[in-house]
Amino acid sequence: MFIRTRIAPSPTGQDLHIGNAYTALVNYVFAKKYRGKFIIRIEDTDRTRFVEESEQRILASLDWLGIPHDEGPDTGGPFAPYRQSERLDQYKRVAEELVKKGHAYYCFCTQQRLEQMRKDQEARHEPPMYDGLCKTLDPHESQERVKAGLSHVVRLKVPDEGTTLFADIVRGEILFENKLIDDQVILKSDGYPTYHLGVVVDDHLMEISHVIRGEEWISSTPKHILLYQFLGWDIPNYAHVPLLRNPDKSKLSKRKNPVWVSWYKEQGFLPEAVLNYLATMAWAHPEGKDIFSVDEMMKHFDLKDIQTTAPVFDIEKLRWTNGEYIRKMDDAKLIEQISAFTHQIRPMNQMRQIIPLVRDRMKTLAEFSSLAGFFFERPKGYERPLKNELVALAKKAFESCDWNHEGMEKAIREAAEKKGVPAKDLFMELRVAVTGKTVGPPLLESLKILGKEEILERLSL
RNA sequence: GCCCCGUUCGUCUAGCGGCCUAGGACAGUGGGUUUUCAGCCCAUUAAUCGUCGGUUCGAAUCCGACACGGGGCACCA
Repeated sequence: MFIRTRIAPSPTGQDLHIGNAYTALVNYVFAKKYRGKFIIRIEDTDRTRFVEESEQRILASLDWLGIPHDEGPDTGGPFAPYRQSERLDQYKRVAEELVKKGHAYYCFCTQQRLEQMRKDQEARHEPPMYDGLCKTLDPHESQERVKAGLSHVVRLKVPDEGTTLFADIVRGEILFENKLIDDQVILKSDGYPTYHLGVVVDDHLMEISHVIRGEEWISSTPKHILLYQFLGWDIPNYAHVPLLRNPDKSKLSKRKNPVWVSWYKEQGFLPEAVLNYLATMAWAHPEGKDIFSVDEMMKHFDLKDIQTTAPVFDIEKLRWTNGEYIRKMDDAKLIEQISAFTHQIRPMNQMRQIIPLVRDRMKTLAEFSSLAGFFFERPKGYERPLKNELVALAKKAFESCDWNHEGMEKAIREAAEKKGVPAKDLFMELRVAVTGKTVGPPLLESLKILGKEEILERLSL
């Protein structure tokens, strides 16, 4: 079988949600492992929540992460268009076919009636479901009303009896009773399909072999299965992956956690590290490795190994992972990354000297500025008040010392001893006076890079 | 309320009936290296495997009930 997977984001948010990045990774790795295709389809059927810039941002984030797609709204492909808003005729055609076959019906109920109905059902402690009023309408009568231009939707006619079963690669067989499945709206009054019709039609037309999506979709899958059966189409393979969680175990949300991929980029996370961390969500490298590439994941990946338990997204472990990637990066690459991140080009020879001093201290690219910023500009403030007496002492010691590691260290120690203060204190004072901070890269090494003139100037009060 | 999914250290996980007095990683703690902070090295805390019952010579692993957590029940995806 030829493997074709897809992610189907909705352009309703600021950017790609990290949870969608997770499903994208799984879809991508699975498809590529078997030399299949990975597709992006934009599900922009909700006009009320549509966000103009969203699609571009989603594509840009996927690009940043390093998850390339074979077909999509920007790249095109044999099943174009890849935006649902451009495929309306397809859904309409299929919806009409379903009505004709008696598997769907026109519904003319108003919003008000539906709301009232639900309120009544709630009062009676009944599950909120469409009561089937329009199902009993004479088909000719329905056609007449449609022709007359009456506002209407198309509802799926779900059998009252029997069960609908599907096999999930991750979870095994899942069974639902048809009588508990609602007569879902599949085509809205504005002519746009709902998700349920949209996915089924497009997944079929685009020859998607494996539908890999979040577990939030499990309960609507029987509706999709019914649709496939009514249309006489082959049912794709399903794999419902767990949802990423907030620390309080609720579904990962922007209220409780940073969720936009661009946020991670802005914080100085590396795409490789983000992907690596996501890979460890509900899946584990067979050799127990924590650090591994997407290629390596591909080598060992199997959908069946996906854990069914929903993992908590732990940003601390992501930071650790990111630090591991920074530490393993060679100088040139790191310098390039930092330049791109800070939008500043700094002298190469200076950067080459600085990098070894700060690399082990950085967990994100953003930390370069707080760690090494003092190399490029004088501190604007101090983390604690300066002890002017000690600063003057340090300056004096430096004025005539040998400009090398031993010379500087000797000068400080001698000055401290003469004055009767611990050398440690003088070193700290020197650090604060020159860098503005109490912590940072090794002092003497840093001072050498800064240069004697610059230091004496910074020590001038 | 109804339906569905799930339940191993604080977190991510290994585990597929005996190798488990449950292994690794992150975080935490202590120590070493050190003029700071990191990094690195060493050590260490932490899970009666949700609970109860069953199957079995033997269960974290199989079965059942209950509890708890989550998801879904829209002309949102």
